[in-house]
Amino acid sequence: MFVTNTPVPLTERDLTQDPEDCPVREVLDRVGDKWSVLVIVLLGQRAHRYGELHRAIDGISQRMLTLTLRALARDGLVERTAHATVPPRVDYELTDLGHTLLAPLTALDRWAQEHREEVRAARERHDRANG
Amino acid sequence: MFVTNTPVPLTERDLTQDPEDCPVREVLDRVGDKWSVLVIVLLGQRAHRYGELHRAIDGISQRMLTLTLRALARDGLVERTAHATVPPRVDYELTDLGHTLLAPLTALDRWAQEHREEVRAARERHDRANG
DNA sequence: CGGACTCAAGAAGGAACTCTCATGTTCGTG
DNA sequence: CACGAACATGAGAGTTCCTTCTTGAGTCCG
Repeated sequence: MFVTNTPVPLTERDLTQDPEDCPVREVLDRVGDKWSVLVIVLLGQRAHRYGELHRAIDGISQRMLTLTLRALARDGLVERTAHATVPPRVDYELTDLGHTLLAPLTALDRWAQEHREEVRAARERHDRANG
Repeated sequence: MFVTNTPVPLTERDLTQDPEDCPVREVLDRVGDKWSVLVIVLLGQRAHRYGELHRAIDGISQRMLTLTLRALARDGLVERTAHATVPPRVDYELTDLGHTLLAPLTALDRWAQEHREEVRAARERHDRANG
């Protein structure tokens, strides 16, 4: 799999500055939490209602789902649509911007699936060698 | 930029299970912390000594650098080579496995750089609209 | 003799993140 | 007249993460 023909190394400016101002870290700060990726990927398939997401993501609390969705909406990755029906109905869907994030996440997921076993093996080796 | 021609959606099995067993989350768990990406990217350019990394990464403490390197070594992404010289000299470099991770990270970095402004704008819009 | 250099490990405190539990709204159902 | 469904918000506690500060070993330099 290719990301580019000749993978562009991250630029100087990503690194020589304080971590606060590093692009990669910025993404990871908003997507590196426990639930965001799960939400993004589900919404990448189709729009979901709040309750659907809640049922689909095993183990998430209502509070965390709310907070995660709000944070994603704040950054323009997710759009919230509240219908004034009763009982209330709220749809969430990826924005165009959100959709563009799917490809990089998919790349990462691919890597994870392909190298999962290697990582597990390396860790076992390491743990056996040391403590 | 293409990751694949037709981006493969994440598979069912990434999501229907508990978050503990989701490939994407696994990567993010080890790479989503504050310093790992920075270290990986630097080592992607060439091998570095401990002190070089410490100087190159603005704001990292010795403790965190040590912990980060150890964790990466444990997972087989980084190899540690200690030379029995005085003063001690320790080199760190990416393993083959570590190198394969560069492409996905680069994809993410690209996204970050390209959409940084959009995210910032969205956030400002949101903050002005709400609290 | 005393300090510097290199690569760390450990303790202690604070910050950040997440969890559980409780509360609220509005309406249709039993 | 409760009660549940759907979509949340808030308090308070727990856990994990990160930071700062301290300690250490071994040798060379002045």
